[in-house]
Amino acid sequence: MKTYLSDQLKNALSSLSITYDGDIIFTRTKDEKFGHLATNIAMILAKPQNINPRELAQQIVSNLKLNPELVTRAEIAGGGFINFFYNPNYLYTQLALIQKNIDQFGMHTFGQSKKVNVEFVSANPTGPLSIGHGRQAVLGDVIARILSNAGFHVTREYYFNNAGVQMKKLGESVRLRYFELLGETIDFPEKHYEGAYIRDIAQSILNKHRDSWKSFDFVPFKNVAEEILFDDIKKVLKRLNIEFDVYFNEDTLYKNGNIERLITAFKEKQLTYEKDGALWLKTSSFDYEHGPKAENDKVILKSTGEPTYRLPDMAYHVTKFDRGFDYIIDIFGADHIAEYPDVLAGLKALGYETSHVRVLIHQFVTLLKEGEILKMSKRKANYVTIDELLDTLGSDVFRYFLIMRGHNSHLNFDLELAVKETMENPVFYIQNAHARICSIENKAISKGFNLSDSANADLALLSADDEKDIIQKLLEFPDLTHRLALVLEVHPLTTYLEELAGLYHRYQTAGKKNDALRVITSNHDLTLARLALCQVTRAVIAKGLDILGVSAPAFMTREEEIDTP
RNA sequence: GCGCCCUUAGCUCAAUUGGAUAGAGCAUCGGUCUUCGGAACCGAGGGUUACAGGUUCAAAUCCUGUAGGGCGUACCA
Repeated sequence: MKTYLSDQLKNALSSLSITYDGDIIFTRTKDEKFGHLATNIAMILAKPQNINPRELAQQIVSNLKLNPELVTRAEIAGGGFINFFYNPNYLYTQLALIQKNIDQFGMHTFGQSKKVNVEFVSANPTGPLSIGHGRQAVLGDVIARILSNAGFHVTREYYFNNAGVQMKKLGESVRLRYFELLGETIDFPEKHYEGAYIRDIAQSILNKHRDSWKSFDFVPFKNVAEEILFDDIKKVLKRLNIEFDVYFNEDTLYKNGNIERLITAFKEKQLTYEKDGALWLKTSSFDYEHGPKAENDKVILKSTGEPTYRLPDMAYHVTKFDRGFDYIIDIFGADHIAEYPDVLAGLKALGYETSHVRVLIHQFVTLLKEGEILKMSKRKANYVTIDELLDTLGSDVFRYFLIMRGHNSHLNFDLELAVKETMENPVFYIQNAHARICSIENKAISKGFNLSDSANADLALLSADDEKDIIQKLLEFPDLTHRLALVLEVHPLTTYLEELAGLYHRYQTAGKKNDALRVITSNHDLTLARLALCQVTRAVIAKGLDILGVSAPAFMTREEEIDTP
């Protein structure tokens, strides 16, 4: 429809001998009295043409040739909007098309099977995943689903480092707790890992090996801890319904010589210098394509000879480039905001193409408990694990709560509210709409209807306002999923589903008060048409929830009511 | 100090990326109702979009400044 109107408008403009190369923008209208689609083209062109926008709109409209089968009229409103009114039949023919191709509806092929790498979570195995990682995990997974839905071939990747300073501290922390459990008094240093899980790991080592590890250094302790913690992380991810295709260990970058080669490349291009015993990268002179320009040069090799984090990160991205991905998406928490511009600028300075890299930064999650902000620290013991949250909320609610806000906004996660809202909760609201439709379909079957007969229903019988509202909302779905894949956002889909579910709830509730509006009526043809609408609505809700990784159950099992007698 | 992000109804957030009267949920108040699944629906109140300027037909959205908050600003990752 948009391309049709766009073509007609351009014809009208050329017959006015106005040239306009840009895209003509259409917006859905907020109110039916403004028609179905509106364009601002007259307002945009008024100035260059030096004409009053309403007058220009009038000229355009009178030169417009519209097929009344599609659009019944074009009207000028406001400061020069041109509003288009669909022929009501247009809704029905579109609905029929959706019905026929319901499996493909909302899916796209513009990804053309291009390879996309999505890196997310990437937490080192130094402890359980925090809720911040949880946000990133769900965000990354849904982005991957959105891209798959758009026809891309997606690789989910998790990058980790089990060798650095932090892992050494982890091993050392376990070792110290081990000695403590053996009855020795220990001096637990600052900035080591204080979480209770460290003691648990030490205890399991003690149970298995008694005091025979007393002479060992941190390494075997670290290895045991890493294995246990990584297992936990994978278990939690599995509970969240997230599976990675690749776990990339930073260690391989050293073993394969990628890091050495990178250093050599920088030196050959004379992009480094030595100062204070360290190797510095001339970042202040680099061209920054992503993020703000660095003011200072950055160290890439410490005076101890160890690389800083930027160097392996750059080497890691080189492997992503080498593996031939068409697009590379990095998802980081806000604490990495300063890192990626340096990494990408460094690679660009070496001649790598970096324009196909997209970096998504998500803001932190603030966890509220009894109105108090829980300061999360991985080294301290005071955090709430995802496991605990999943126990009380379940994966559907947890996932939904973490993606219902834009990733660039701070997210408040109120524990009490999240639990309380299991009673009045947008997830259940949407799921319930799906379940209600399932129920109504079963009812129809039990009354002798054959659901497949609705394929031949006369959809023009869907003339109630509530029904037309639903059809219009359904028509928006492909545009939405298309846009999400371009802008890499997830939360507009939650908004859409809440709106669609809301329209449906209103529709079905209206049927309770007015028998004529019930889906299953004594009018056989009308019933089939309404069943068709229900089936498409149910399918779209299920598709939307599937992209969010949230289930679409046919029955809602209600939690134990906590009513007082 | 500098950089990035954020500030919208009492609370949590939307707003098709510059469009028409800024919308939902929760909370508050009032209604529907012995259900094709009430985890539902309808209605009311609640706003100087933090503040001050600017850009233009049009600003919550873009620019400048101010205030407040988050994250960085390491030879931690």
